[in-house]
Amino acid sequence: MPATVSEKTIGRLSLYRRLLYELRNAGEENLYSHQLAQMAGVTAAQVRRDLMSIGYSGSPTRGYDVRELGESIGRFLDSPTDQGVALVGVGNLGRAIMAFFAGRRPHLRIVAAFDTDPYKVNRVIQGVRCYSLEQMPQVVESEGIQVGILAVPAVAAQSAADTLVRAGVRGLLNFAPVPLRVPPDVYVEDIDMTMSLEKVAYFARQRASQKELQTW
Amino acid sequence: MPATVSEKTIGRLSLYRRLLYELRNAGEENLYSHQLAQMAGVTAAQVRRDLMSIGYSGSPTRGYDVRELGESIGRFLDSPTDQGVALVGVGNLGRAIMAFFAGRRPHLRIVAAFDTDPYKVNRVIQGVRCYSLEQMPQVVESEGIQVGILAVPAVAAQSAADTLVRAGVRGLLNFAPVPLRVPPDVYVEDIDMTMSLEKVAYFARQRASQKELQTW
DNA sequence: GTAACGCTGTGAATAATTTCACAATATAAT
DNA sequence: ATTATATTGTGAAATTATTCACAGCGTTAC
Ligand SMILES: NC(=O)c1ccc[n+]([C@@H]2O[C@H](COP(=O)([O-])OP(=O)(O)OC[C@H]3O[C@@H](n4cnc5c(N)ncnc54)[C@H](O)[C@@H]3O)[C@@H](O)[C@H]2O)c1
Ligand SMILES: NC(=O)c1ccc[n+]([C@@H]2O[C@H](COP(=O)([O-])OP(=O)(O)OC[C@H]3O[C@@H](n4cnc5c(N)ncnc54)[C@H](O)[C@@H]3O)[C@@H](O)[C@H]2O)c1
Repeated sequence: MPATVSEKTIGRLSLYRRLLYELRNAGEENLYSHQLAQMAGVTAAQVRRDLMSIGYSGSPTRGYDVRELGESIGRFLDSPTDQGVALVGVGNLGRAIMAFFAGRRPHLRIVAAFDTDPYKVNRVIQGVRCYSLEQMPQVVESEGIQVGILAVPAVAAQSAADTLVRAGVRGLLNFAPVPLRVPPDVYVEDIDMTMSLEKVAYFARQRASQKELQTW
Repeated sequence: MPATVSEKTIGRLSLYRRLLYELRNAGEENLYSHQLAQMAGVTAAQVRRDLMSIGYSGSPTRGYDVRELGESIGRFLDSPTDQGVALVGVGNLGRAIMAFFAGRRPHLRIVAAFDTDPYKVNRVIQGVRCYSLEQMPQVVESEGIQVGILAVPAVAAQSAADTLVRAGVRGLLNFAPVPLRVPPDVYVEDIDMTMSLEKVAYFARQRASQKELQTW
């Protein structure tokens, strides 16, 4: 069991858990590494290597117990206490995110939203109270929030990140197309849709031209 | 100049270009690899290594020409002809995406939307016409669409992907939390927000506990 | 002219990640 | 009980990605 687990492995464990949860709902009780691998779009060796991190063993003949493996990943990934999340920026994307995460994982839910727009402040959206920026330090402190989601315009992203970090947040999910400068003890994950779409466009074009060459 | 360029390099090139574009608007004319690196959050060696892919050389004393480098990346990344994109699923997320990409990059813009909801079909949203699913093959064909964005509910994602692929799409940007099964000549990029948020929560927790150990 | 400077481009070294390949083994069949 | 079987867990190898480190060079200063 390695001391530190790579970012990529953590991401895949999250995916495995979701797949296992679906399998459990479908009534499945056992599965083999190659089955989970096929569902996750990775190799069986990759699945087994990832599972080494969490200290759960399968059986050579039955494979893994769907329920036990899912719970084992949960014990590894999740906080023993609930983790509250703050959302900053209740615009088009922010509202979609609130709708998406509403009632999804009780362990990791949005407990406060922040916006500068006075029209949104003090309203309750998707069951979440929207606060003004000034209230951020107190709310983050009192709710014990460690995780922030940034869905503000690009120009506001750095300052919103600074405020969150000063208030004690240690992880940021950033949707603004701006690389954030944060202290080394803060983890940042960027979701850069422009970059993702440009990647898809590039490789789509490449695949399309490969096709042409094949028909030669 | 390598024959094939890695996915990661393509992603970073897209990021570099955006930063260069902003620099140009700010009136900057030249910059060094370490400056671009600092802005992108990578090392200078990484920047120089990435730039080897595109066949543009800087000067040892002036560094890179901001405008020329940006254009050079553009020639490498972009299609010589415009690439149209299809959006499937005009819900909360789909509408946010339409608003976000509207008028952003003329080279790579959403030219058609698709939804099953009869209330949305035949409406124009953010300047984009919404079609029914039945019209997808014809529209994809006639618009020459190679790239699709999936923002439909999880249960509908695979079948929407199948329809797009059958119609000729070669790249998919998938927001549904479901791994897609596609032929090998189709490129898929997944944006899995649940996974991303769980990663952030995991590492935020880890950083927070490191902090505690430090104050020991 | 030429010397000094600090950067680029890149081969080589290192680090990270994935895959291979196989001994160990839990179960079912007989 | 024994055997046959197919899978697990994991060292070792292979592959991929990043960083190091420095020769070579364009520019400036004198
Ligand atoms: N909409 C998308 O699909 C999409 C996709 C990719 C990236 N993004 C990025 O996500 C961010 C938000 O996008 P959006 O489409 O929701 O924009 P939006 O303009 O609809 O919403 C932005 C919200 O942030 C609020 N805001 C502005 N300044 C603020 C501040 N300093 N502190 C707190 N709140 C503030 C505004 O009042 C507004 O409610 C942008 O950075 C955008 O580039 C959006
Ligand atoms: N909202 C978010 O921020 C968010 C975040 C992460 C992932 N997602 C994922 O993105 C997808 C869309 O999310 P959403 O919040 O916009 O959902 P939504 O329910 O608001 O919108 C879904 C849209 O898809 C349409 N649709 C349903 N079946 C369809 C089909 N077969 N073909 C075409 N259109 C169809 C519906 O009419 C609706 O307009 C979901 O898979 C969701 O899990 C959303």
